[in-house]
Amino acid sequence: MKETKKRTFTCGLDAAIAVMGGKWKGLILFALQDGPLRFGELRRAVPGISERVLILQLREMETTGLLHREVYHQVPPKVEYSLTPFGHSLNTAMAPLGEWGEEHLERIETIPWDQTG
Amino acid sequence: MKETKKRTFTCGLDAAIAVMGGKWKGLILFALQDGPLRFGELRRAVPGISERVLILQLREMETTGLLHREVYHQVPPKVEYSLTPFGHSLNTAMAPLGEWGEEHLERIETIPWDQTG
DNA sequence: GCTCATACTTACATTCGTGTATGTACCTGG
DNA sequence: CCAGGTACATACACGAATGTAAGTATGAGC
Repeated sequence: MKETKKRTFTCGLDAAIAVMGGKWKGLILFALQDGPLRFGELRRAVPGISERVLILQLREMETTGLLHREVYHQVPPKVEYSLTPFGHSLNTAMAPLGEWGEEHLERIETIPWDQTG
Repeated sequence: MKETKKRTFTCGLDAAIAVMGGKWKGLILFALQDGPLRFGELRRAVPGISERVLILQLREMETTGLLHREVYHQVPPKVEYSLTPFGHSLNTAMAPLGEWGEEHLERIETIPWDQTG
């Protein structure tokens, strides 16, 4: 999802995928939908993600304007991440996709992913 | 999007992203929503995709059950791709995402993608 | 016999995404 | 003085995803 130039998109879906694409961003958005979370809380809320990748994703999403980063100058440090209105709107737009996934979860899990290459 | 083992998902959104993830599958689904297309037509309908990548994506989507491949034994060869009901349902679920992208297209295009790394 | 068109296949190269392991800064508490 | 906790940064590496370029098969038409 990293680009060296200003992108142009063929359609809205293309643009949306560029913003929420990748394995984690959708899950991060969903984790934050009920309110702000600290870095450590987010890491626990998104099982399987590594610290490094989580940071990279958060940075990207901050740059794209999906979320807000609030630093509290304390020791030990405290940083809270929350959705911007932009992020909320994307979350709303992704909701049907999440429902679709849940509806067809069984079918999706039985897909022979190792035969797709 | 290729996996060596049977996957399990943390939520529906995770599963949905695994199915429609990547740069192209969403666009291919959208291109096919109005009816079947031949390989060459699809290539023109999805600007920027290479033949090889298009084939790989189509193979994957056939395996996941999103689309159907119909071969006509002619010369020159003719192959038509069409959405299955499963593919149609995913397409419907992605529609709000496409609308969101179009609504915010200007904002998305001005995102400094090269500063996200 | 040569070219054309379509729908691929194959070989190779490159970039991207993701992951592991380790180090850093800061103050607190023992 | 040393360990602990938080939120990172940095170095390194692997495999997946994507791309480029070329070749294949078939029969039609000239």
